[in-house]
Amino acid sequence: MLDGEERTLVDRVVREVFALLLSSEIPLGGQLNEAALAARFKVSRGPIREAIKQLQGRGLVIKEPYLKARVVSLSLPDMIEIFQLREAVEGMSVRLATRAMSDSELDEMLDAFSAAREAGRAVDLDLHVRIAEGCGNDRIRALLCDELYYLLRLYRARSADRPGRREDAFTEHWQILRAMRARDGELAESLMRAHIGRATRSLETLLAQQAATTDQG
Amino acid sequence: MLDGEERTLVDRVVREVFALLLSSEIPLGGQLNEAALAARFKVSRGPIREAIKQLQGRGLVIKEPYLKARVVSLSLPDMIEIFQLREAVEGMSVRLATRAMSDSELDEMLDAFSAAREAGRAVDLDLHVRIAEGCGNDRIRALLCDELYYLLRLYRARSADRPGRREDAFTEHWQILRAMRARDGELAESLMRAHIGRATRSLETLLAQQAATTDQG
DNA sequence: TTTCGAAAAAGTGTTGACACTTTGACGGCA
DNA sequence: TGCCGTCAAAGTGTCAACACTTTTTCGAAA
Repeated sequence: MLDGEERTLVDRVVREVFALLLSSEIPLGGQLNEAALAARFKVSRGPIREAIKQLQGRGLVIKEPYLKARVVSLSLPDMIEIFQLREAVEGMSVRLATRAMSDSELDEMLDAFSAAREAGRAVDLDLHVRIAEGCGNDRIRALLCDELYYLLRLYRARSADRPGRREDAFTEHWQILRAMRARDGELAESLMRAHIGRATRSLETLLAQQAATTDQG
Repeated sequence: MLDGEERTLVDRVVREVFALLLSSEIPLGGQLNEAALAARFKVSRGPIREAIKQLQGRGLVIKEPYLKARVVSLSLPDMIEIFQLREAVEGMSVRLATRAMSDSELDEMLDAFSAAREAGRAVDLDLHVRIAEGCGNDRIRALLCDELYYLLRLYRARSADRPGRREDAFTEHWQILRAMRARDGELAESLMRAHIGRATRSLETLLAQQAATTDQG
């Protein structure tokens, strides 16, 4: 959706506005002025309005009648909500993918994963996307790829990546892939839920620390 | 969202168009003509376009540039996808609600459930809505109440309800409520998943029968 | 000085007209 | 007869102007 060909102005505006969010030019929680965006992108307010509606549909923007649209705040509690949802949906996603993906598709994923590991590249989101695309349930794929992963990218673009989890994450991903290859959907599901659950608890810890700091100050 | 006050024309149009879908005036898979709807509701095409975008966001309408918007078909495979997603999300919903809801809220739900059972009223969707509202995760609540349950209502308005499952469903719901009251989130989650899983398999059986019939004819 | 209220400014909601794309029908050509 | 290109009709995409709501400003009264 993000990189598909653009047949209308609306599509282009959606992409450009999202880029604005990623680049921090518009801060989280900031406001979107229709007229200003229209002037910037050299289009009228119509396409801007539709683009905002679309971003609203993906949960990136919040809006009430007659009030300016606000970029979602993506506070820590927001992210915890998103991770709870991911834990449930991605568990199902990997279970379905374990049944639906062919041997060659899985092998290709394993190869790509090993290559990335050796190159030291992060593959986290890539892997989750591939699984969602392979699960065969288009509604689940759309929820993950067109909504939640957008929010995740936006969040990561803002919060400095905490290292340390990197090696653990590699191991966890590897186990998930092995379970898929062994066609053990149950195991793959619980590994995925544990994987995301760990990330959730890490966010909850962070939240508790923030609260403690705030109390002190 | 459906019954909130309406501050703009768009809100009214969304409600009216959804009523049109529920009443079968526009068939599943049918087309939405912007100009025709505008004439019918005595508004210009702008609000119609926004309403369609909003319905698209809820998965009720599918649209591509320059082509007429189509009402979602809600075929059996579509419903199976939706039920797979529900199984995952509602499992998490009831688990969170088990932790988040107060004793009095749970007791009230149990009372309402018993009353409905004696009166012979169906409470299926009601119960699921209450749980989603009580889970404390607004993103999950919105996904269930503002998207999936709309689709479910639409589907049920079209397909004659198969009886027989009614008594079983009562028992299953009762067990879920008991587990919540006992504050056993794990149990509540697996009961909910089993509950929805059974419905999913019933749909899959129906699909297999349809396929068989089609092959014969 | 502070508070309340009215008026102006800013911004979103709605509209009708025009531009572009798709679809289906018609006629020429093999 | 069947196929392909052209053209008209239907329908969606975009725009600029106007209507309504919200927010801010500013002045008068307590």
